[in-house]
Amino acid sequence: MKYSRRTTPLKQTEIQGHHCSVDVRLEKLSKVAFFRELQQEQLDKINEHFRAAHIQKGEPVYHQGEEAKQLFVVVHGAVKLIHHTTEGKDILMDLLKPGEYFGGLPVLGDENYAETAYAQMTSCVLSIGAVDFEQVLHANPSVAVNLIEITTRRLKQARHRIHQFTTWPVEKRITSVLLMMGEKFGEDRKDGILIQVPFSRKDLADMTGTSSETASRIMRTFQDEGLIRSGRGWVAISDAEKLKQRYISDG
Amino acid sequence: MKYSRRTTPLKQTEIQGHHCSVDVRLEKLSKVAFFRELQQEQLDKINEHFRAAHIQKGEPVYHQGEEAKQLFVVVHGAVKLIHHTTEGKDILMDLLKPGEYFGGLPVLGDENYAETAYAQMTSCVLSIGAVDFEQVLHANPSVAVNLIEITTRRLKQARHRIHQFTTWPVEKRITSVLLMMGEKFGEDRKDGILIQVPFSRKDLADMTGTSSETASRIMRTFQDEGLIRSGRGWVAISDAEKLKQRYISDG
DNA sequence: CGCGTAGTTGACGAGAGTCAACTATAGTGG
DNA sequence: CCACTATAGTTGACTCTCGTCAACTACGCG
Repeated sequence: MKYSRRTTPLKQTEIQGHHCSVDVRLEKLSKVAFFRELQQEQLDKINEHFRAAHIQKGEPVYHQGEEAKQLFVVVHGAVKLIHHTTEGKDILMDLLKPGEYFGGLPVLGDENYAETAYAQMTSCVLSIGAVDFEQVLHANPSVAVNLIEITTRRLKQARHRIHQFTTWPVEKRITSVLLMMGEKFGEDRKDGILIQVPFSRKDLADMTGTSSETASRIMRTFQDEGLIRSGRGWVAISDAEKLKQRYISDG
Repeated sequence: MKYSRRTTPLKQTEIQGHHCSVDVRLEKLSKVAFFRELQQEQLDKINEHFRAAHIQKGEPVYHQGEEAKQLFVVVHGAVKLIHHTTEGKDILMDLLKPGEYFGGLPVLGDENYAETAYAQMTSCVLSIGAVDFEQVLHANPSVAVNLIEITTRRLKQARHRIHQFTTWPVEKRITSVLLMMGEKFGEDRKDGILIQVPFSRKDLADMTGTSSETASRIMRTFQDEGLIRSGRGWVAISDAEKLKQRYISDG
């Protein structure tokens, strides 16, 4: 309500060429978890294998079911992984920020992409093909070990989600996702934490396995309690502490 | 009903020492997916790092939350991974057969065991510690790549399960699990496929995220339709085709 | 300032969880 | 080999969360 005369508080996505400049590329590559132990020299070499691409907001990077031929790294923006189901329901498997990888390759056990990747906002991504990546893998053994660790972590996260889906009511799942989004995309403001990424009711519903109506209802009660603020496509957490309390005490 | 005068049709679990004999150990190790490309000589060496242990039916191998110190391989029997929740509900994350691995190590991104492992039947498992495993990893680079592949596959499976939990009704989830169990533990009989592993209503419920009562109700309708037979702790699929039909057409 | 889309709200019903009582099974010991 | 008992499985009744359909409101971009 307070924002009725304002437009979205999110940073505008003004992407220019410089977002994929060599400097930015290298910086982001060095932040990719599975390249972390590498020397600058090796990173420079690896960088040469990658190609940059801009993706407009809402556009797909690849489609579910297509032959898995590339591994991607988010450089700027945000990418969401959507699992489309035959029943017409979408599931948001992950929302990635700069430095995270996605996509798939046969070496990594992916024959086909398991989901469709969309640019959640206009983004810049790097990609590498199978042959090049295998070369990188062989040249840098530590990368393989890091990959195992990351994948195991994601597996754990997925199993944790299974736990949530089978034992928690929708309200608690939404609270959990809000707090997680605050951690990952949150920007501290004087009046709370603004989630710095486009984030609609439908996104929230697809992350928690509910309908956008139910998500809307629950978000409204949270707003009425002063826990969050929200507008079209954005959410801010006003009182993370109270939200967490509620989340824990709920049982 | 037909079995009212019989005991369980499952093979009795008569474990003797020979189930963990060197021969059997080597054979199972060679079947572990991440050792598949290794030579006999290397396997022999790896074998020396493993220790064998017998676990009685229902006993735990390790507990959820404990420091992850070992990687295990099922040699004989079956092991189930149970995620205990604070709400008192259990989730059966996986049911493993000989040749599959479980447990965790810091190298693999596990600080603590994420679940408790129970012997679903009296079993024999091999274990290896952190130091030894890292040695094996360094001596055999292909193992790391295989591990990535296996973990990615498990991640995919977990995400597929998330999909099922959020979009499928219980009946369809149960059908899916029955067919999967038939594939994995099924033994062909003249009158159908017997699932050769102890398998209670509670297990089924914990796999599909429902209550044992609901699982029981659905299993009863399946029995009434002649799709399955079942008794205390065992299930046989009489008509896999019809079951699959039902599963697909259900929407 | 107006339109398209995101978000809201209400009403209703179906799926599935829970509680509780009951029955059947299969291993145990007489 | 049969009775005994603990435990697995079944069934009914009730409740409640949440999904669905539908109408409505209001942002915020152009």
